[in-house]
Amino acid sequence: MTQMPPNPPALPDAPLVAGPEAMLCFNLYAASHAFIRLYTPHLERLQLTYPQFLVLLSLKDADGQGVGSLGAALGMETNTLSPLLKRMTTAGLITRIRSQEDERRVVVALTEAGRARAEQAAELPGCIARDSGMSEQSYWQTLETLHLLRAQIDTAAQKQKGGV
Amino acid sequence: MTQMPPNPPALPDAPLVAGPEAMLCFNLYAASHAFIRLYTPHLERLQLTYPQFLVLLSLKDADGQGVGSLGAALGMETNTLSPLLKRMTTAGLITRIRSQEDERRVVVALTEAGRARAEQAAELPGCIARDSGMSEQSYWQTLETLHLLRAQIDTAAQKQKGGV
DNA sequence: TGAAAATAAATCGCGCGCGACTTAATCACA
DNA sequence: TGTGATTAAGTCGCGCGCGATTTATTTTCA
Repeated sequence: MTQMPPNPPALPDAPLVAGPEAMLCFNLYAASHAFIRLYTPHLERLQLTYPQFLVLLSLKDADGQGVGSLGAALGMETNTLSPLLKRMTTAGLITRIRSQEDERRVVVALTEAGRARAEQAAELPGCIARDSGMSEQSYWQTLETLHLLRAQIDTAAQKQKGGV
Repeated sequence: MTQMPPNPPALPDAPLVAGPEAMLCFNLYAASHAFIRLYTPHLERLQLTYPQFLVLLSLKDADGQGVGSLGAALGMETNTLSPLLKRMTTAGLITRIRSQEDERRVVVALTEAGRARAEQAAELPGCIARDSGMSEQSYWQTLETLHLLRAQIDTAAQKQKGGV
């Protein structure tokens, strides 16, 4: 019923864009990578990659998770996380210990050094946001838009998997 | 002056999220990957990866570009594009020809098969959007939000590079 | 003119993403 | 109780992203 792409927005000052620029998915793709590039110099100082930074922040809020629940929180599969966590273990940031009561599970926890690094990492988003000069209102509005969008994508993914 | 992250939105029905969920960059990251996963089954039918899909659409609108300008349009570096374009050449979708008047430049153009594939690929965004059930208004509003966000990220990147 | 600077593309190495598959432990229930 | 299904994590292979470097061509200007 609700159709979409072609047709530029019927608004007065509509930007005359076409191709990838008119697609949500490309704009998400481009914005995500550009944002990560903005983080990169700060992350290098902390000796972290962007996905490692996300794992660190996630553990800071919920230490002692299993690999699967960590992946669910960050939208990563175990085939991404397993090698990544191995590298973070080598770097001395986390420990991975087989659970006693269920030997299939591996519990991931921050080391002392990991928690310290996480504290430093937690400063970055505010620091970047401040530098960007974005207004607080616009920040939270954009955040809400993205939450809604993610919910719609998840719904569509469910429908797709259900094969209706 | 304008500070940001911690502090949940001071709105009545503010979602009580913390950690990565409260960060713009993570929501962009998660939304982008989730959206690409939505595209993947359709792209497989067209024997394309997502970045190849973007290149194809970009060439459909502006054939005969150089590698650099293609990269500028899509936010990719030549070290990403060069191998990708080589694979697309092997697949018979594009041609890469050294420019006569400036032998540094390589002109990328669609083959017949490439143009046909691009036509098919151009159907996907509308198809996906229709399936998602998103309203047309919400689509264009989200698009504008993302364009504004990308502009702010670009501005911040400029400032960062300028080293102020 | 010719040597240094700038530009365009490619190559290399490493860390993700992710589809496909494997291994190992637990669960379900006939 | 045991055997098949399920679940959790890991391995493998390939295609990006991207920092660092290289090669080749053109531009600049002393």
